This record gives sequence, structure tokens and C-alpha cells, in this order.
Amino acid sequence: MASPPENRPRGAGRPRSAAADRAILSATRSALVELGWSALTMSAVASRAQVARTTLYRRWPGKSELVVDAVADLFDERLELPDRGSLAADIEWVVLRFAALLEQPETKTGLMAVLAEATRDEALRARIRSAIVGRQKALVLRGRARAQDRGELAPDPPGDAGARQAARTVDLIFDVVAGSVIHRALVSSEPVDEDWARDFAALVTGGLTGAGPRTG
Amino acid sequence: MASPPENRPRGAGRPRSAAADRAILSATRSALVELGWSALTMSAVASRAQVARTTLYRRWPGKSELVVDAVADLFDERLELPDRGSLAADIEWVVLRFAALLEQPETKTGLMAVLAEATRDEALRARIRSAIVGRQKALVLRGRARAQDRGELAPDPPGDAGARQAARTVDLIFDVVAGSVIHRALVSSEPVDEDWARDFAALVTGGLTGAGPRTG
DNA sequence: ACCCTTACGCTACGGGTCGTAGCGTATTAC
DNA sequence: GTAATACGCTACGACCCGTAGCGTAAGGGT
Repeated sequence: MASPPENRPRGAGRPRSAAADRAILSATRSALVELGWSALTMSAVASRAQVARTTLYRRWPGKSELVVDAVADLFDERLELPDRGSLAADIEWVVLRFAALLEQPETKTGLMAVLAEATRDEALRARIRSAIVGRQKALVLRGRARAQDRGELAPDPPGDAGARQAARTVDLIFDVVAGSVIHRALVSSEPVDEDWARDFAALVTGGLTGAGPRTG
Repeated sequence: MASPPENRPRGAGRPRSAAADRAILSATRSALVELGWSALTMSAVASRAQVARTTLYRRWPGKSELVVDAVADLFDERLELPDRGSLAADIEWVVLRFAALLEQPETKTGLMAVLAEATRDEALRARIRSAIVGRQKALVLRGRARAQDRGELAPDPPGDAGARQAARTVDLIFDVVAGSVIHRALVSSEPVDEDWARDFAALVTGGLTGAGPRTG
């Protein structure tokens, strides 16, 4: 669960209101949906959260950090990867799951806004990777290992070079899955539905030349 | 070439200064790199362009529209697709070309900022598609047709259903290529170099199960 | 129970941006 | 030449920013 940085000296004085934390983060999300990034102001968040404007500045340095924490909460759902029987089916499941997350207007607006702001800020980008997007990578690792167990994929070659090669492949798959879904949903503005997920999984597993997207 | 919308009644009065147009768009790009989206102000652009602030408002309604036009120029380079001999090589070429575009800090910051703002604005999103991202789709169409001529890909099935299926495939490929490159470069913050392009092309053409990313 | 420490709400401040309006001047088409 | 438009400049009210100072509320430690 994302929270404001706890730099305060512990063990003395009045503790910060957890209710205020929740109200602020929730207000930030709803305000982000209604107003968008550029129109979102600290004043708007404060008034929605029934909180003084100064209270916001006591916890977050500025808009970017506040929004990152607010959005990170949305990616906190349990990420599971049930065994769907095949690599392609597992991929479809991940795609649809990720798409469902992006369907929420809060996530959509919040993620893109934060990514845009992070273009000039490597620290912020690292925070996004660890707190938001990076969690999805664990799913790729698990799905790949499972496919190797099934015999659908070749096992990792031994040795140091093999491990490095495997890591590169995982990174590649991760960028392809996450990037394609985001692009489809947020740039092309087309639905990431079961049909698309099936085509996508077929492409990733079989490629264009092999058992291409069209199976029927 | 992107220009401010020409809604003015033609044929009378003093025409708008084309030099000012160029100066404003150029100033917007450089300011965007140095300041980032949120710190970018109309005042900053005006002073850099040696132009009165009111001149900006005479041409663009606001920051978003101005930045879109400024960034669109960067995507205006001639988009060519020389025949590299194979589908995989053609894909590698497109990936590296697109990545080179995204390497420029102006393009990077500008594109993400505009995409973020477009999350809440379908009109802006459509403008981005037609003016910026959508142009790349022509490359996908050409590359696919060429691969079909070579016999690497099956020709489109005849009839209406076949055409629709082909269109879906093109859309899919486009989202996968553009999305993956953007995600790799802007989210993962890893270089889109020749090694990555080769792995990516191998994945898209052969798939995970087939002639996987590792060919050597 | 008491004090100490901190959070909170409120008000106020200087500085900046926004988007618009009005003016006089410059520059072009007809 | 005349009409029409662009341009630079100035000014305006409204808003937001980030910080400071105040009195008050609410816990923790002994």
C-alpha cells in the first residue's frame, strides 16, 4: 500500500491521520479522472478530501509525487497467474488482466500522466517501475517457467551466458506485452478484448510466419 | 509540416509571419526539453521565440495544441522502407528507425506529454494518431505486402472477411511494434539497439515457440 | 494525570501564470 | 490609396503556487 514517505521522527507527538491519507489519495484519483493532469491542482484535491491545503504539502513535495502514490494503489491488487493449460492461454489471461486494470479511467489517466512526467526524471521512473509496472514482470517470469516445465519452451541454457540470455528474453517479452496492451488501449483507443488477446497470444507464441494470428 | 490551424479569412490584410511560426515551434521544442511539460509556460515559449505572448494565443488555443504541432514536426521526416531482403530485416529497420526518433529528447518528452494529455481528450488523441503515430502504420502495410510478395507471409484471404482479418492483423502488428519500442525506451529505460531489434524481430516473425529470439 | 511534541486548520503573503481586451503601429491584398 | 489583418505592448482579474505563522487538537512518554 502506497503511503506518504514517513520521514517524521517516530514516537512522539500527534500521529498523522490515516483517514486523511486515504481521503487525500482517493480524492487525488477521482480528481485526476475528472480534471486530467494539467488541470489537477493541489487546491482541488484538498477541497475534495476535506483537508487543508497545507496538509498536502506536509506529506508530499508536489503534484507528481502525490499522483504517483495515488496511482500506485491501483496496481496493488493481487497479481495471480492461474495455470490456463498452455502458454498462449496464460498470455491471453495476463493481457486481459492488465487491460482490465487500464480500463479504469483512474489508472489510464494516472499512469500516462506519471509516465509523461517521468520522462525527465529518472528517480521517478525508477519509482514507477518498482511500484507500478515492474510488478507485472513477475507474471512473465512465472509464465515462462511454467511453459518450460510443460515443454513448450526450451529450458534456459546453462552457465552465465545462458542466464543473461534468459534475462534478456524476459525483458523483451515484458516490454512487448505491456507495451502492446498500453499502445492498443491508450493510443489506438481500441478495445483490448478476447479477440485481440487471442490474436496477440498467437502472434507472440507462433509468430507471423508460423501459426500466425489467424487460426480459424 | 505542422502549422497552426488556418481559420483566418484568406485574401485580405497582413498575413501571419511564417518566420514567427517557425520560431515558436522551435522554441516550444527546446523549452519542452529543458523545462518538461509541467514547467513549460506560454511565457517561456514567447520569450524564447522573441514574440509577444499574445501572438501565441492568436494561433493556438492552449499549451496542448501548441505542443502537438511542435512535436508533430519531428515525425515529419521522410519515412522510407528500403527492402532489406527479409521480413525480419525489414522489421529490424523499422524498429531502429523509430527508436532513433524517440532518442531525441524533444520527441521523447513531447510525445509522452501529449499522450498523457490525450487520455481525456479523444479529439486530441485522433489528432495525434493522424499527425504523429499513425504515419508509422503505412510502413507496416508496405512491409507486410512486401513479405507477402516474397512468399514469407500468406496472401490475404479473398472477400470481405479476409479484408477485415487483414486489417486486424495490421493493427495488431502496429500496436506491437510501436508499443514495444515505446515501452522499452520510455518505461524500461533500456536502449533500443541492434541486439534488441534483432531479438524483437525474431520474436515477431518466429514467435516464442518457433525460431525463438535466440538464433545464435 | 501531566507535559511535550507533533498534526491540523486557518489566514495571509509575494510571485507567477492564465486568457482576454484594448490600443497604436506595421504590413500586406485588392 | 484603402481596407483588413497581424503584431507588440500594456493592463486586468482570476487563479495557483509554496511557505510562514498562528492558535488549537490529539496523541505519546513518564
